[in-house]
Amino acid sequence: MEPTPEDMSLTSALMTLQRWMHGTRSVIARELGLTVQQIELLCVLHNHKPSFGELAGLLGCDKTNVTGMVDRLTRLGLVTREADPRDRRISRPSLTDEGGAVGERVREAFVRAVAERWSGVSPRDRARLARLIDTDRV
Amino acid sequence: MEPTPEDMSLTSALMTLQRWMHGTRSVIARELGLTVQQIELLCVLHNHKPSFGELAGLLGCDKTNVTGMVDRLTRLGLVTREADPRDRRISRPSLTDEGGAVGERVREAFVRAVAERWSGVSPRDRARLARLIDTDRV
DNA sequence: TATTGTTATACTCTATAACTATA
DNA sequence: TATAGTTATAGAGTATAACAATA
Repeated sequence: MEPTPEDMSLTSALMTLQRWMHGTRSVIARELGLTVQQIELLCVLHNHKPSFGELAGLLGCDKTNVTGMVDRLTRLGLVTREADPRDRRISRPSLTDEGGAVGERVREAFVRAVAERWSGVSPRDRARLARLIDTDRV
Repeated sequence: MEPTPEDMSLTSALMTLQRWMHGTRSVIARELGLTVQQIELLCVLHNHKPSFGELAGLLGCDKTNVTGMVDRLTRLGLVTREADPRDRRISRPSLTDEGGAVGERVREAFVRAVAERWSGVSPRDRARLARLIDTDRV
């Protein structure tokens, strides 16, 4: 299937967007003394208690990495391990109060950056944009 | 400035999109035996010969990292250093023929993934989506 | 037997500081 | 003196293979 001109310009827009998001997230992480992957993990854990394996899937990395990432965030007091009462093999990382607060600051900073970047676009078009992005959520 | 509901849903859509892009790029890189950062570098060098410093800016990382990244891609035969005739301090990484071919495969794979993800959206709306994303290019 | 989280290993990415060679 | 690229260093992310505990 040959890509259409619309697919090409959409791809190009997404590559630009990807760079903007990477830069934005780097700045937010840096200001909090964390890495991009760490703030991503904190965001994923918001209102959510996945197992290590599920968390790896959400983060898009191997489960063997999650052990170390959770260890480091535990050492920072942002995450704890909770035992699963039904299956003693399973352990569920979850946010501490401080971890939840940091995650909240991350989301706020990101929303602010988004609002600023699309400040020239009408609220109606911003809603349209969100809908067009989320094709798989419909 | 308080974020509007539109900003919130746009942010949420962008977070989902971010995860999709990360997964997609990981798969593409993996299939080529490269890392995500390496295929990004190859894409950035398409029709473009930045200095090391400019390349660092485009990749969103420190210039000290670019030396090693270019070294590794040079060892793989995908990139070479070209001297700048005007300023002998400056060296410009550029794609070899093979590097250009690999970059082309990366872009093709990404366009295909994009076309598939938005296959349920009309060409007109895909064009609209691209325009709404690229607010700063207008 | 199969699955969950962990460890060991090796490589890549990352930023900071100090260096060199050019300008 | 300022700038471009490099090196040294330390820490973090990444996947593969092998492992212990549990199911």
